Amino acid sequence: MSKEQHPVGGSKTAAAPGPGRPRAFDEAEALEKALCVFWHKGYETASVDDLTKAMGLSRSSFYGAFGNKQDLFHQALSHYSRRALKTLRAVADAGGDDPVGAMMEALANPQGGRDGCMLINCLTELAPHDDEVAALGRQHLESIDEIIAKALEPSDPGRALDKARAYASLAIGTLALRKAGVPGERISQTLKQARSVISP
Amino acid sequence: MSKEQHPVGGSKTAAAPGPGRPRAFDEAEALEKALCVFWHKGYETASVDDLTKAMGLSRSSFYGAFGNKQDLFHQALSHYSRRALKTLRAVADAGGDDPVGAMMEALANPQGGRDGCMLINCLTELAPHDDEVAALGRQHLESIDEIIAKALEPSDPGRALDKARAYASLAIGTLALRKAGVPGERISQTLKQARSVISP
DNA sequence: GTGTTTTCGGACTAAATAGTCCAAAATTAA
DNA sequence: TTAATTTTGGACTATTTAGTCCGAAAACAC
Repeated sequence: MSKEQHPVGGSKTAAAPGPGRPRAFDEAEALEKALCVFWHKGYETASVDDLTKAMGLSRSSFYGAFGNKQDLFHQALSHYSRRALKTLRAVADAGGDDPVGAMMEALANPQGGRDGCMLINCLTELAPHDDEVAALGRQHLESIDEIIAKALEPSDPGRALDKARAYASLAIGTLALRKAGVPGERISQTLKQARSVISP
Repeated sequence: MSKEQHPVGGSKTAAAPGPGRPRAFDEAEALEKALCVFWHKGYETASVDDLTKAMGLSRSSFYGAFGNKQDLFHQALSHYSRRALKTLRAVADAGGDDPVGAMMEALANPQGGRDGCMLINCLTELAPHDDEVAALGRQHLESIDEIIAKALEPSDPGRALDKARAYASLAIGTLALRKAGVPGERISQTLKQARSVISP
């Protein structure tokens, strides 16, 4: 009488083998595929059919492993946030003489191409009606500020956080341009101009 | 044999009386109600039932007057854009000694409260899959830049547009904070800090 | 092997969705 | 009044939606 255990979210690493038939799919891979669908289509527009097809799962496996569409989405978004912040830190470390510029470029031109930043997309679509998404969004944005501030501290310890917030909002604001179809090249240019105009 | 004429979008002012029963509702008012629903719920989540209920129309009147859900949406969004730009110009004119600050404040704290700026919302939700929305978005964002640039020209004619773009992106970027539930007061504060840090 | 546990495929359900259709009522022009 | 034209209410349809259920197959422990 053991019902509805969908251990993907529960166990940090691969669960103990245990008895019974093992999963025929890689949960992390499936989550990644779902992430792509949500990223590209948004939450509402992504149907369970879209998701299962992209993930290569039957509905049974889907619901058995991830609970339901909303649970899966929260897992995917949380995963996205962690990975995006990790990437941002890596960009800062590899940014050479201008880590802040490199980070702004990374924020303004995310991997998703025309799809922009998944977290900002989902914040816009869902946050006013989904407290969990709103909370994750606040946390994510705050983390971005802190990562940028850390890079600014050596040169301007007093106002590092305020500056970081300004740079972050500036970069995130340009995501609207990307959504509107302005080519990435022109966005980078705009960003550089903005920065040169900002710290003269 | 005259079919499917839904003249709301066609005629600038009230249509000529003509023969037949006149509309029992005010088209502009109905559009305004629809606008509120789209603003609050987004395009996909707003059902035709939601819309007709808010507009006080039967389905016949709805489809007869506005074509279909997508047409209505485009009309509403276009109306929103015109009105928002008009408001922004008014804010600039009434901005006293700091029109740019007043405009940024208006952009960052739009009328929709927690719902943010409808145009940015819809750009985020739809632009990658709806060219008309993308085009309207580009146009709107460009107009914002120009309005701000006009206010900057007297003091810095050379780089007015570049500065304007930076300020606009900065203000628009803070909309993400609003979506995430950060209170408007703190956003205004952040915006002021950012500005002071930007032009020292 | 045997028994137990779990996954899997896919048919199924109930609800919501956008959009259509038609008869009845309302209005105007003559 | 009469004829023409339009709006209106609401029933209706076809499709899509998220989620459930069950028998069969697969893999483990022993």
